[in-house]
Amino acid sequence: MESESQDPNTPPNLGTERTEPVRSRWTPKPEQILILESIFNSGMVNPPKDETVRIRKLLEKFGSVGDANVFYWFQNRRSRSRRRQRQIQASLAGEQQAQATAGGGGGGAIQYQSGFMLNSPCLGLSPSSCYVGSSSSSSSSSCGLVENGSGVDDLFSFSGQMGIPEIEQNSSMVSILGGSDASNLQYQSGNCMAWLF
Amino acid sequence: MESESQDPNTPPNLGTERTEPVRSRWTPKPEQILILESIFNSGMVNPPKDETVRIRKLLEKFGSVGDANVFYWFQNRRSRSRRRQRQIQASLAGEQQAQATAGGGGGGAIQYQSGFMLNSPCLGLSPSSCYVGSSSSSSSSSCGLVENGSGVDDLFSFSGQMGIPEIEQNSSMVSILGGSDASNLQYQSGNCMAWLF
DNA sequence: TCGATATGAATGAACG
DNA sequence: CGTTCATTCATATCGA
Repeated sequence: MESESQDPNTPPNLGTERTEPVRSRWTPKPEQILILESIFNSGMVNPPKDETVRIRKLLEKFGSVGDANVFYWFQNRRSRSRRRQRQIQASLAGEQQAQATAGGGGGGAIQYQSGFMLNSPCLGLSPSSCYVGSSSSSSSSSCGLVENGSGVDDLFSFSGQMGIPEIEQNSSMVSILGGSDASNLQYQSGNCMAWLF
Repeated sequence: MESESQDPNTPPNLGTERTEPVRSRWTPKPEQILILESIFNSGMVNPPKDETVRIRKLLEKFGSVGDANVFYWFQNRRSRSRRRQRQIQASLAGEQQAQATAGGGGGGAIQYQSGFMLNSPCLGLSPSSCYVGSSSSSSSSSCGLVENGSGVDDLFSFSGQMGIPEIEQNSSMVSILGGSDASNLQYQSGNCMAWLF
């Protein structure tokens, strides 16, 4: 009987410490999500392969991640953004059902694939103090990123300041990251993307 | 304008829907997948139209399927295979970056389009017991196919035993499917292709 | 523990 | 043939 499995007893990591033994699916770290969101909101909603690799390299500074993960992330983000939009449009349209389907907002698939620059109005915050406290409570970050249980809106406050053909709805932004709030992520200050490059 | 679906508005029929809830897209049955996989791994990665029809006829024994479905399946399979190859190559290459870029592994597009024969080392299993339990828990199979929640490797263990110019990597096969995937498909035994003809 | 939601991953279908 | 969209599956997280 081949009783030498790789792990007879299921690894019930009851401890709240989970370094890297997860074989399931990639769970992007808060910092990684931030980066991805920033890039996405920067207008690059569909990065070419070259950029994907570059992004992956960036994300790898915070945890294992493959090109496929990045690829899927953008794919899903695009798809779901669109779906949400259509849902909302259909919702508010109701029985109107006139209006050309998504006149100028639907097919807006403009993407600037020429190297994203996050050092621009990064997150709509003043580029001054980059809190480098490197709080060990997080994972392995070393920048002004702290985990908190509130203030997600701060994170997405920039959504209306970018010149991106993204959601014109200034509301329901939070729902993108997880409905109510859940996402424990708060941005501290400054253009935290500088240290990435 | 992509508004020419056979059913634009989502079918809101819920509740008294039995038999086949009119799936929007073709969902190949496990048996069908096996057949297709076998054909593909037999070397016919790009069947001509004639063969496509023949394959479709075979698959129809297990469920509705059109020629287009078969056509798309092979197309996607090829594309995906290649993409995976590149990914792996790039992955293990890492900082090696020597070696002629995809020297002889890239352009191997050999295909034997002259009538596939699945009665060969079908799946690298001994042609003896064809489990015909016809477990009603599955869909509508009548061969040795059972659905399980483990042992995907068993299904793909043949990858190295075929004389096919497919992945030469005898390792990291699992990663091809998606790391520690969860595809619930397990092959039981025997060359189950005999009854097809 | 179970159900609902969010989201990573996979894949059929189609575009260019 | 490569890339992209749309749909679906699988799993992680949250709430009752």
